[in-house]
Amino acid sequence: MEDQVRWLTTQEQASWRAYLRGTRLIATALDEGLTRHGTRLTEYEILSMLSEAPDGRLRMSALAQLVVQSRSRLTHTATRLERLGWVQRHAVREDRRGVELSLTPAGRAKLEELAEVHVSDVRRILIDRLTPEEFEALGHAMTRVVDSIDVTEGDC
Amino acid sequence: MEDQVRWLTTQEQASWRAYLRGTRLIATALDEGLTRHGTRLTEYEILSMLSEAPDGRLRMSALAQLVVQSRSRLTHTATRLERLGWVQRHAVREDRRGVELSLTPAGRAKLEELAEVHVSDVRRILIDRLTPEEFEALGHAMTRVVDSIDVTEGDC
DNA sequence: GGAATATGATTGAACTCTCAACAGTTCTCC
DNA sequence: GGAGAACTGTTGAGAGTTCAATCATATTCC
Repeated sequence: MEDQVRWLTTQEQASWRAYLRGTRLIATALDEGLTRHGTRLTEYEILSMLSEAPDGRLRMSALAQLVVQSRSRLTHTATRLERLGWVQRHAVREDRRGVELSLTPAGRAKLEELAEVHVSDVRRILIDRLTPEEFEALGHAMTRVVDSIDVTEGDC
Repeated sequence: MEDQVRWLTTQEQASWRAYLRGTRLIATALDEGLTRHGTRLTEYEILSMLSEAPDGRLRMSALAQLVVQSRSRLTHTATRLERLGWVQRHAVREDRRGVELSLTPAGRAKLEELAEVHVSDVRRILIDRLTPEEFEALGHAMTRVVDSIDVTEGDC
């Protein structure tokens, strides 16, 4: 077996710890902001993706990949959002297994309300605490990771 | 009210999107690695913090803050870990409200097993996908955010 | 053409997390 | 010194998530 683990250097460990704690703090703070308006970040992401989709619609599985949720989880969440009247399911013509999701007018209105809250929270909690260069570097690093993982996983 | 939201620039939005998706992908991948060994990242963090505590013990509330979990959540998780035989509760002499948590020998053994898995996963999934400079920049940015938030929140 | 395999989405039960309420203890301050 | 406020940790119920199984449809390939 691969018996020699390359442990983290002190430097690496510090970075990794900061990453872990930071992401948790940020997620918690953002969730809190949205919770006061009756949603969670994970639900917000779904609404947001739908609003930006070419046709205003997305297949369940495509959406699940975009927001990094299991199909099962998305099914449950979509049902909840549907009951709230924010999204709507549609059959897919070309593939009768498929289901597409779209925003309802009420969902779009809600999203607009939430977006204001969310964007100012993102600034207050993350962007404003860094210099533009630092935030840019953060974005760059995360982009590289995302692209690299997408290539690795997307080898279906 | 604050009526003019400063929306994100294209650049900012790209960074924020990458951050969101990246953190989710990383969290999912790391969790998957640990799940194969019977744990979650959130539980691993608890074990890890305990192992590094000065006396090998931490107060529930201090631990909760370290791993960014609610006290309630930590209570439940600690109960679970206790049932697994990995941690142990202790009364606190000086403060009779208090409870301290520590690793059992079995918990320490388990942690050592998990640490190998986890560290190689962190390298494979995050560190190795970036140049040392990029990872360093990521750590730097997150450190700044964490410190800044700790100052803001820690104004008890 | 049709059996075997793969894919898309859902289901329900088990598990985990959240939220509000509570009980016990310590602190504050008149 | 004692009432009120604040803090610590737990509890239980409800809400959300995971996991494995299932159903329906598409694709593959003999």
